[in-house]
Amino acid sequence: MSIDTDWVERFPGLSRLEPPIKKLLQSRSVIVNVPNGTTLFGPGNSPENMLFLLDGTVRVQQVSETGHEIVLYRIHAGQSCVLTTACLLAYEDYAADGIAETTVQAAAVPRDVFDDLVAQSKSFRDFVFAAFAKRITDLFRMIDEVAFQRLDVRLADKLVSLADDENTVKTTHQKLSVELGTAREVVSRQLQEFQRRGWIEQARGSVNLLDMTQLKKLANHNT
Amino acid sequence: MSIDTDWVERFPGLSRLEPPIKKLLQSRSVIVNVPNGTTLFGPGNSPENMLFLLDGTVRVQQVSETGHEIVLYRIHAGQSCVLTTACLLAYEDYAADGIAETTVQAAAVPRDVFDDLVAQSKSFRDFVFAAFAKRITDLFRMIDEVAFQRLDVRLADKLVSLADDENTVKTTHQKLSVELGTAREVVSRQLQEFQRRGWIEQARGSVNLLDMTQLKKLANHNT
DNA sequence: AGGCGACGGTGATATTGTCACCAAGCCGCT
DNA sequence: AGCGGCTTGGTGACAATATCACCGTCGCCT
Repeated sequence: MSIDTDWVERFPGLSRLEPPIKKLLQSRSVIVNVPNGTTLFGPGNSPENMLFLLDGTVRVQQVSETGHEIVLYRIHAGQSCVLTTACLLAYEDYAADGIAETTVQAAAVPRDVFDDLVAQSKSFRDFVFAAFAKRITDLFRMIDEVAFQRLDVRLADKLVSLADDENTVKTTHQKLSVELGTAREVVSRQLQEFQRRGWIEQARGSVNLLDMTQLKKLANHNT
Repeated sequence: MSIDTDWVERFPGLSRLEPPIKKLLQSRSVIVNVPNGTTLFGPGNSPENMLFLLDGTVRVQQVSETGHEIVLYRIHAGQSCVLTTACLLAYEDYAADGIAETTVQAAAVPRDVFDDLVAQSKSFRDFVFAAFAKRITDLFRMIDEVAFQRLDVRLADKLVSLADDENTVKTTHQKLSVELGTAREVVSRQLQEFQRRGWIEQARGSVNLLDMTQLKKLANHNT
């Protein structure tokens, strides 16, 4: 897959950049491939580059002093990690990790090039601020959900959004609890309840969604 | 108080700007005064300007579909609302309100001037991204606290941070519950417990902190 | 004085979090 | 095959928090 050449064109949101800016981005970026499970950035490990994800997903999560973990958001192919990067460029004591959830291919742009681009291109600024805005509204939504949404609703929602083509979620109860910022026991019990209702089927390390309709109905903010 | 002239010099973080940039900011901004309680921005009410707070504080809070409210953060004198502004400039469906908690004096900068400044000044870019970074790390911390921190700890922390010179917090249980994103009853009961321990004294619409030492000890992440 | 709305208190109950275990499956080893 | 250790998931008891449905008090307004 020779996505290496001309990646900027394929990147949604960047295709409208001015031609010279595209050229600059293209020439000053490096394509990197990282294996599944790699920690791309973290508290003691600031990234030198801003990443544009060409393929794969990166999970951004946080470990609190108490040892609890919670997933904050994911960066998918076609998105960039402006937020986290800007954060890390400007600020030191930051407590979130970025972990490759799959094999990841990304274009890496050094920070001084990033700064140049922001200075020179109105379209690039728009892209950056739009990305920021999206992330931030997502974070606001997340705060709202963690604070006020019932757990069964949040779990149903997670299951639906993590399901693959065969309506299966390949993950453990432990990992689901980290997604929601709750305890494993709570997830186990809730899944039992879903199973009792015939909505899901469980196996070690995977959940099979039998009744997507019911799950989605619950997820869409109901009783 | 003729802070109107030369406000840029007094603004921490902006004083290091290049002289022509300062001049531009100064000449293209308008000083506004708004009374206590004014909604500066909100879902149906995007701001045309970016604000630099010269005096007073702005509370940014969110109302969820369920009717629950939670305070996200505050903007104090000497800070700007980059985050919220950028958010609103770039993105539509946004559900946070910004409310003046006191009489507020601010310098308003039109969005196109903001864009110019970002383009022209490296120092201004640094200022903007540093402000973003600070807000975002605060939001991350907040998610962590809402998800994992015990309520007594969070309440003690809030009380300490809202206390005035006489160690008094002038607010209602209802408002405290919105600060923490919980229910009024929960706050009432917790305050009763603090009172039983002799840490506080209550009156209608105010809480008097008697034992700051104990409150701070609890707030600093203990049992 | 009477009424209204904001403020705070209370008990009952549901939901979620924590702790301390246990049992079954899985994997690698010999 | 059998042993041992790790991961995954199940369970009960209990604590913390949320929700619901009230009630009484206070301050303010007319």
